[in-house]
Amino acid sequence: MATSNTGVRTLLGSHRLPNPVPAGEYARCPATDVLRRVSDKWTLLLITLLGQRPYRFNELHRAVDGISQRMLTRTLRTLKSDGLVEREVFPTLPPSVEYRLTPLGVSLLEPLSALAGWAVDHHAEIEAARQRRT
Amino acid sequence: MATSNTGVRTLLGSHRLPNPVPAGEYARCPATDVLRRVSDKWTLLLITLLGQRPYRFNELHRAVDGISQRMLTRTLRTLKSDGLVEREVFPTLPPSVEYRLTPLGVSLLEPLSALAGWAVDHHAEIEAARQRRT
DNA sequence: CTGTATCCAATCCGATACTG
DNA sequence: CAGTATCGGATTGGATACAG
Repeated sequence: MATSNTGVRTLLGSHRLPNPVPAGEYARCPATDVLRRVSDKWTLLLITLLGQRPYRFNELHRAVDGISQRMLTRTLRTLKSDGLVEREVFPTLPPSVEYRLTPLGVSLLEPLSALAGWAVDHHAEIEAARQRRT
Repeated sequence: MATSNTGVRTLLGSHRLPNPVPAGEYARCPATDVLRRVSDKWTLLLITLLGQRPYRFNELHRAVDGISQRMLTRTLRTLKSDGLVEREVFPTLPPSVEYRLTPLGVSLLEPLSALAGWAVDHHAEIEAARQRRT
C-alpha cells in the first residue's frame, strides 16, 4: 500500500524540491492553493454533503447547523468558480436553486477522504501531543 | 483503485452525516481541524522538506525563500505541539537546532501526498474554471 | 545561530438588516 | 426561497528590532 515516496507532489509535480524554493513559484503552488481553498471553515463539510446527493440552498442551510447565510453563499460561490460545484436554477415561484458536485468535485472526494481518514485515525495522537504542550 | 465511497470520513468517522450537522461537534471535527492546521501558508512546504531529511533552523530559513523568521518559528512550534515534528537542540556554540518529522508526521505524508497529487493533476481544470469566472 | 517582541495590514468570518 | 450589503471582531502573516 505505502510507496517509498516520502515527498509530497507539489511545486508543479516535482518530487524533489529545489533549494531554495522560489518564493514566486511557491505562491502559485497548486497543492498549497488547493489546500488553502478546501480548508476554509465550511468547505469540507459542504463538499461532504454534496458528495452524498444534490442539495437546495435552504436545505444546506438547515443541514449545516451554525453556518450564516453569507458564508453559505460565499463558500458555494467559491466552489462554483473553482469548478467543483455546479448551480442549477429552477425558475419556479419562489425560485429554487440546486447545488451538486461536478465530476471534478467528485474526483476530489477520494484524496480528501484519505486525508480525512488520516485525521480521524490519528486525532487522538495529536490531541495527546497538544496536552503535553511542550 | 477507486472505491464506491462518495462520502468523506469525518465527524468522528461516520460516513453518513446527521442532518443537521451539530454545530458543536463540527467545531471539533478532526478532519476539519487537521485540514485547517496543515493548510496555513508554510506548513505544507515545511512538512515536504522535512519529509526528505532533517533540517536545521537556518537551513530551513535559507531553503524557503520568502518566509520570515517569525513565521518559520511559529509554524515549527505549531507542528511540534501537534506532535508532527520534533526538535533537537545541540548545545554547541553557537547552538544548533535540528527539526525532523516524527513517525506521526511521516504517516501524514502519504494522504497529504495524495491530495497534493490531485491538486497537481487537476490544477489546470480549476484554473480554467476560474477563467470562466461565472 | 536560533530565536522573541512589537506593531501593522490584510483577510476571514459572524451578526444583522434588507430584497426580488 | 435564495440571496446581497454593511459592519466589526478575530485571526493570519509580514516587517523590523532586539537578545541569549
